[in-house]
Amino acid sequence: MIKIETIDNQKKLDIFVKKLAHERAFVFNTETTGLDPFTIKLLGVSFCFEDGEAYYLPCPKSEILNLKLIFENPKIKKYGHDLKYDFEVLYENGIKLSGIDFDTMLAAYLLNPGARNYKLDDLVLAKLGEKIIPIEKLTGESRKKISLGEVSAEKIAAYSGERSEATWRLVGILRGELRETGLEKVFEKIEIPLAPVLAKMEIDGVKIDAALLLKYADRAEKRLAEISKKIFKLSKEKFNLDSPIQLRQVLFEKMKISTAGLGRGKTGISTAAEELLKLKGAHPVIDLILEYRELSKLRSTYLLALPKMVSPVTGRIHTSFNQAVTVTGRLSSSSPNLQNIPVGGEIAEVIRRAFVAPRGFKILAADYSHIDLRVVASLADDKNMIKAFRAGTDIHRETASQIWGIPLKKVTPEIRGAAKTINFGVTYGMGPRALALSAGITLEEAKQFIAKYFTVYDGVRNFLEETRQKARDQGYVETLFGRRRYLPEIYSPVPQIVAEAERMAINMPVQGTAADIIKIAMVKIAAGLPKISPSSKMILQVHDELVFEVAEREAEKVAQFVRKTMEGAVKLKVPLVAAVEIGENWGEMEKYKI
DNA sequence: AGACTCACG
DNA sequence: ACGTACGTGAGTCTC
Repeated sequence: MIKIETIDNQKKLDIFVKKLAHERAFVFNTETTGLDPFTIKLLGVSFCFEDGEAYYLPCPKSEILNLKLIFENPKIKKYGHDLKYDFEVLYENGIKLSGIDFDTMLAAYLLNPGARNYKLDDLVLAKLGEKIIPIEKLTGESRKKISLGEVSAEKIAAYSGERSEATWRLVGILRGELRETGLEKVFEKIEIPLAPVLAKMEIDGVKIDAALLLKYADRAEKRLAEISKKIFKLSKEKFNLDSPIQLRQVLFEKMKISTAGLGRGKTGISTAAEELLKLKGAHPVIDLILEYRELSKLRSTYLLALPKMVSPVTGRIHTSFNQAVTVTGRLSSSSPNLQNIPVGGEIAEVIRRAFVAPRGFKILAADYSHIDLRVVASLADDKNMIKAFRAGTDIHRETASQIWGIPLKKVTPEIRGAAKTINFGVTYGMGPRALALSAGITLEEAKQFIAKYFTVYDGVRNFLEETRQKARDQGYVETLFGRRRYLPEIYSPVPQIVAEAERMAINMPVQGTAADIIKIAMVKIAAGLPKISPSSKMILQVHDELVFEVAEREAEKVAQFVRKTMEGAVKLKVPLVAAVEIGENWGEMEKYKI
């Protein structure tokens, strides 16, 4: 049993503040009435800086401000579990957390990014062999769950104090494991400094023109009704167009449209767009269905959903940038996902136009050009591919020219297209079959093409083979900076599983190194941006792109700074190139020329 | 809860 | 004989 002291009077608080100010490091853990940092209330904070002992400070009012100087002192190290969340809670309570030094969730993620689940309870059980009080013990089970706000301070103190104390002991264990696995650098140089950067992006959010989206939702609705009518006329039956099962029945059983050459899923013939495209021309209903699908998707996922996500408190959209989800080291975004906003269509453009800058500001977007392929060239140390990138022209044309041994001028769009597909496919471990399918060539042609590709880019071929071998030898692969992905499936007796694992083995160092690079750039930009333009904000990250809301008068300065910082984030064997665009919104942007 | 489909890099 | 590119999150239907 650990000792938990509740700080429930001024005298105790004075003593505690003095004591805490003299610690070199402590764990803290905020308790709140919910999960959304903008609507929840802070209930209390627990602390631990010694094995077996914890403190709980109930602070419904402003007691927390007594600790402001300590929380904001970068010299006093802060430990915790998912500190991005605590950062946001404190920020909403007037405290700018500084000195983040260890996050047990991020450590557990780096140690095994395939785990999917990094709940403190599970971590404590796995690493300490102890069971801690589950939240349900306080709030009850799913249906009749109550908020922590309705739970007594005594119970929360026991619950929270125990968590802080367990976190404290986890820090020692996880720090050792990070050191043993060489993950210390990625942890200290990338993930830990990134956490408060992401927190700030989530807090700031993005401005949306909700009225514009809803106007188009209405138009989409009307168009969908028209399309449905036409489809039902052709099928001579009304049915739910959103149901793949009903659609399959109508198309293939009632209307007897040929299913030859169509792929199937677990439940029957697939009606995915990819399959329906094969039926284009077979029946006029196909085009209508494709149009219905596209419009319906955009309406429900973006036009209707985004306006619902506007915070009543800030009037903006606050996504979550998840730092411990993907197996490759990328971020993910949810509630809403702002990393899959449509691009390149009529309605897609409308949706992007709804991501607006406030008065006096502009949207600035900067994206890395071909970062994945540049990473391949660098990791593989491939002389020809490096040469192609140093030439600084169109990489796919360079590739086509090198592979077919023809001058750049003679590269046709078709040849360039095939080169583009394979350049792209290399980062996924693509085989001849997939190449043939996506480049629209025969299997034989694809095989020849790949053979030629690897003759010219023999460094790439060696890199791919070495990466597979490494996965087999070590059971894991890693990025340039040492981020790991374990691949136990590489030892499967089933050849198909092994092949899948090999493709993952090839993709992870590429995708992961690119993720490392943009994360490093984000940390550097976040550190430097306030000096360049205090009112400008980094608001989104979309894997190879960063989006900012910048003060109009400082847009040029920011453009220069962002581009330089992204391009200089790390030193590869090829130059990194970032292109900047500026506009009133995310849909209408113009290239920023140096 | 799982399947299907589809939006992004 | 077949299926074949990596990584995500969300809306909808179905059970």
